[in-house]
Amino acid sequence: MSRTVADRAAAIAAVAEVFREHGFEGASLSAITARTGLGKGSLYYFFPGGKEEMAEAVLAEIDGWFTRAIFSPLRDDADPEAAIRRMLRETDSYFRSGRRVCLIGAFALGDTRDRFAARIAAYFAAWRAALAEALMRANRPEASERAEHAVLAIQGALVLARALGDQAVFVRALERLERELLAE
Amino acid sequence: MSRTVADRAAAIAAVAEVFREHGFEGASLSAITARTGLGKGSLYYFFPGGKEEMAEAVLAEIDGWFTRAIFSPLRDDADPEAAIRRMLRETDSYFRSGRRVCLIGAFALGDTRDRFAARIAAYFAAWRAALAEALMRANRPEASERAEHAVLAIQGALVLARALGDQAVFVRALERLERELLAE
DNA sequence: GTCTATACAGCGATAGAC
DNA sequence: GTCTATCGCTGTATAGAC
Repeated sequence: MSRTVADRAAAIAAVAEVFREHGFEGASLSAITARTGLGKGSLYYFFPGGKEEMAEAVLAEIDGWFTRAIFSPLRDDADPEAAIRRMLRETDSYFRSGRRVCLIGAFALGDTRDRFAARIAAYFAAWRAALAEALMRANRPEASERAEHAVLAIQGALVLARALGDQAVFVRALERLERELLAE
Repeated sequence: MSRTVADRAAAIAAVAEVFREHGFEGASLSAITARTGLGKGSLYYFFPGGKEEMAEAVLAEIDGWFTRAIFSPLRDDADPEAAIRRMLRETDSYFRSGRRVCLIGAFALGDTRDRFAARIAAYFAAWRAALAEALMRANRPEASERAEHAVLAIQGALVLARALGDQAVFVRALERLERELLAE
């Protein structure tokens, strides 16, 4: 069994890493075949729509993960403060303390924004709304403002950490956010 | 005179917009010839090193602009508070209140980071250091922390504003920064 | 389902006339 | 300095055998 990837779900995860590292334009089909271990034929069998469909699938998968791990708890957890702390913990772990880039944020900056505008906007709007909801439930003032600022700070921290090659920037930003978000 | 671009300096400005809109990989030579009005021959006459040299020139030009308009005043202006306000004003205007993307930030997220790592890191480090210097001269506490947070928040605001297609996000972020930076 | 072979368009870059 | 023509390569995508 020399196959690297067994099914569509595993293929999506592999493709996601290629997009994350090279962006949409930069992710060549040959890079994708190399990473997934699938030939072009198999790739087009799973994703008849080509690269565009692969990117759609990747965005949907990321959105699903964040919804389950972060957005839903922020909206529904009986303890909103705990959900906020969980958000920060999961965010740190998902982005590998700043070593990993946000694919959706990167897509937002490039040509890709127009192509996937709806998905990109929905992801960030959902994050901001869920966090605002948790802050309101936790009786913190200026919930919307704090939520928007937190989402934006996470994206900025990823940019700056990568630009400076210093993941400590990201870790510091999350620590600051914990203080700011939960302050009375 | 059907020429669009008369000299190297004007060519750099035109090329910068193409990189800003399409990224490094996405900026095809034919898009660049279209925007500059120069044929490939002329382009390679100005930039013998091809796309890589064009990008170098663009990064240097942006770095120079920020140094003159923002970083130097932050370091040297006799009134550091005025320099900080000027930074926020120039930042708003440079990024067209969030409609324009930060080319250097976008480069930092992609494959391009490794290629231009030194320039990218230098730009952000200079901004952070100059702002910290101004905050210290203005006797504000936690100057380094505030400066890092401000630089990161500007980048994040650009990402989020573009992702949501809502420049108000960027404007709000700058207003918040003015309050936070200048608070005693 | 997976592979190899291939089509063909577009890429970055160069040559050389003007 | 600027242009057009062209090179060689890689890109996405498809066809068809297995």
